[in-house]
Amino acid sequence: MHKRIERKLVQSNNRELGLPYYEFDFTMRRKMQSPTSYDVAIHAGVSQSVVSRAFQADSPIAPATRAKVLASAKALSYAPNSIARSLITKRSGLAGLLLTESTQRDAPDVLFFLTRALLRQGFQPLLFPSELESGGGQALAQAMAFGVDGVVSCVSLSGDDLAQAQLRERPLVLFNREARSPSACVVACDHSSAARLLASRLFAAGHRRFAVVRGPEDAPVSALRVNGFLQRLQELGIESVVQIEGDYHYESGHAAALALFAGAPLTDPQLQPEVVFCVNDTMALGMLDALRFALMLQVPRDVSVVGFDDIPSGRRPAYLLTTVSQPFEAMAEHAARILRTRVDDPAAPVQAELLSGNLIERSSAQLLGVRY
Amino acid sequence: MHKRIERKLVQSNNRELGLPYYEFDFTMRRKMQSPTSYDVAIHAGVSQSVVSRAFQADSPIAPATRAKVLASAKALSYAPNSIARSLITKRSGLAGLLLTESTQRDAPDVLFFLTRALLRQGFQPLLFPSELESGGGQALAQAMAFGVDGVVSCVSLSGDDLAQAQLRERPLVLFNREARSPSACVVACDHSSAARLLASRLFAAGHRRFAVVRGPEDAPVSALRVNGFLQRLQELGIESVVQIEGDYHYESGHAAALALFAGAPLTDPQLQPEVVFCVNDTMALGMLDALRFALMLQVPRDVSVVGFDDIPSGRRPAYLLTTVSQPFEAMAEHAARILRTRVDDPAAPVQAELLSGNLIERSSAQLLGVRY
DNA sequence: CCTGCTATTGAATTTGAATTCATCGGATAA
DNA sequence: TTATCCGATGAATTCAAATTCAATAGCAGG
Repeated sequence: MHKRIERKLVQSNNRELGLPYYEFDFTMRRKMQSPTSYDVAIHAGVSQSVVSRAFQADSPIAPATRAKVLASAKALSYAPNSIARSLITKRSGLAGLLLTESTQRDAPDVLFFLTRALLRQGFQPLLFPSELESGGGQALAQAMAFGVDGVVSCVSLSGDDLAQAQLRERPLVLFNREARSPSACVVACDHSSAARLLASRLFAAGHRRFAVVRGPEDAPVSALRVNGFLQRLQELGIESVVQIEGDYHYESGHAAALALFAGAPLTDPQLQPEVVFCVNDTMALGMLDALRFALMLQVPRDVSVVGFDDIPSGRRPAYLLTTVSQPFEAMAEHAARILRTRVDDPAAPVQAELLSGNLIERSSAQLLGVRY
Repeated sequence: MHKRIERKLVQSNNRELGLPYYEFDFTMRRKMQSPTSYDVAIHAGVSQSVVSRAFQADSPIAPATRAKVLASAKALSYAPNSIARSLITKRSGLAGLLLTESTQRDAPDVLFFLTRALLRQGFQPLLFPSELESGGGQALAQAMAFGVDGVVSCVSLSGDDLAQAQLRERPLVLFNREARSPSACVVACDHSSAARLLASRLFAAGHRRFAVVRGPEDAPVSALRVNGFLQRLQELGIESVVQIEGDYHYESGHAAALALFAGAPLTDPQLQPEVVFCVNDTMALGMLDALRFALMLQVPRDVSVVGFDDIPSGRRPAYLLTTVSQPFEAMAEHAARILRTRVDDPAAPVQAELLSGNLIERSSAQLLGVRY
């Protein structure tokens, strides 16, 4: 700081002598680093504190002084260094966004809407993709080290991880993930209810023989969807439903079709399922292609197919997949809003929001009484 | 710092008295904020500098001391505050990633591969989506304020913007964008050459009557592709090519089909184009659907269709679109590597890399002599 | 046993902006 | 004319970690 002050004196002299105010500055600072608030202060002939105040909304400063400072700032193309700022304010303006590869790959909209929503709430999104679905804890710790103000996680987190975040007083919102702690905020699609509704509508449309293409055994989202679906069918008196395990990918939907309708597809139509519920659209598309091009069946005449997610390709004339859309845009807005609320007031109550999915009837299956 | 030292003394007393070392600490710091290097220093019985050194790869510290410090750090679940660190080291570990909505929407893979590549190079990706294609300058300024070590931009930037970045000595790599300054690093797909190759192959396959569905007039990427394509055709003796302007979306491909083959599709086949080159796949899919389902034409018997981009839906059996794939993964790896190189050595030479696209022949059009 | 060297260590300083607190000047009231 | 008060200002301090530099310890050689 001594050097600073010395320089300031030299500056003042230059000024009185009619020399350019900051010539000295540029020669001393090697090859022009970003200007600091001191540089602006010297240029404007005020103290560093005043420069700081000029950039704060409500601080005691004379309007004329502020104008002068802002003019100098513009002249030097100065912008406050947000790193230094956040060191003392404890606010970085950063929001950590925990992602898995699968989120990014299968639902790019999630990232799109989340980044936009965070931005609108004044957060700059900092990405923490984790390779494994399980690596969330480490990503969370990293996010903390980067001083994020809060976190939105599309990755499952253990109770311990959540506790860590709470310990550091960093709000965290889980996006479409199970809350493993009562203190966690959650925004999710109500997979289970949507799947129940889907089951009801298919039943109402007259279908009685169902098949399900599940996700991997340990995938919680798949479980929610499948269980909601099966539970409702059971309530409606349907006990036995064929289940096939898939891996969420197109190929496994294709394979599931072959497995379901293998051998002699038309020998005993009474034993064939009338409807196949694939827990995600990607598998449903594989299913559709296999049914049509490999098994030469007509959809929905011979079989109906429903999916879940409403991915763009399913909307194309080639597929016209009946499905359920998750309200990602609304979910993202909610998540960002909750995060903002809790960052501004850490004592705000914990919120959990389940947004309902929308059934979208297209031509791959008929749903009684629903039409969008 | 005085308070710190006082506390340290109290700590030492506690210690001599056999009390838990850091009980005092936890009561003084209200409700447990993140522990600092001072806390770890006290716990380990060393000075703050030693704690700092324990976390640096090559610094003078006794192995035993380092072990002791790291143990204390783990006990307190301490991690260095990267904000404070970057304030003094001038390195944040952050890479700014400038994006447009259209990048995110139309080519989610770009974001996926770029984030992964940046991460592998030790950067944490910080997102700066800009609403307009033109808003890159502001996003860049913001990125600078956040202290990013460098920037990868999928947004067009003016020469002034580039100069700003250079002024601040922040390396910048343009991703699939034109370099408007000789000092800018660029990684891009060689759209023009790929389009030329496409033209050659289609010509070689015997096609003579071509049509092109362009992007908007001012889209530079569309221009590169169209010009490469037309230029090559001209060299081959084909002068007149019907051009239709689209807007990159599915619907405009659909509309283009109707415009091209409107009226009496089969009245004078000699006047109909044999091949339609859509400058992106999304429009090509719209084109295919319109040709097949609205105009009842057979592809490729009646018309051939080629696209550009190799989006996933085009790979599906329903489309099997012949197209050109951009090597996004490789491009992303190059971009991240260049950024790392220049961050580590700002004097490193400016690099520009054009990676060639791959022709992918599927059944929507035949390409002579190419087969993948 | 003393000198000199090296490997560690710690006190103090640095980074850039925000904030605290004392002070100053001008305006108002007595 | 003087006492008082208020808004505006600036010097000093703060944030957390890295770094500089002086000091110390330990060890070897003479």
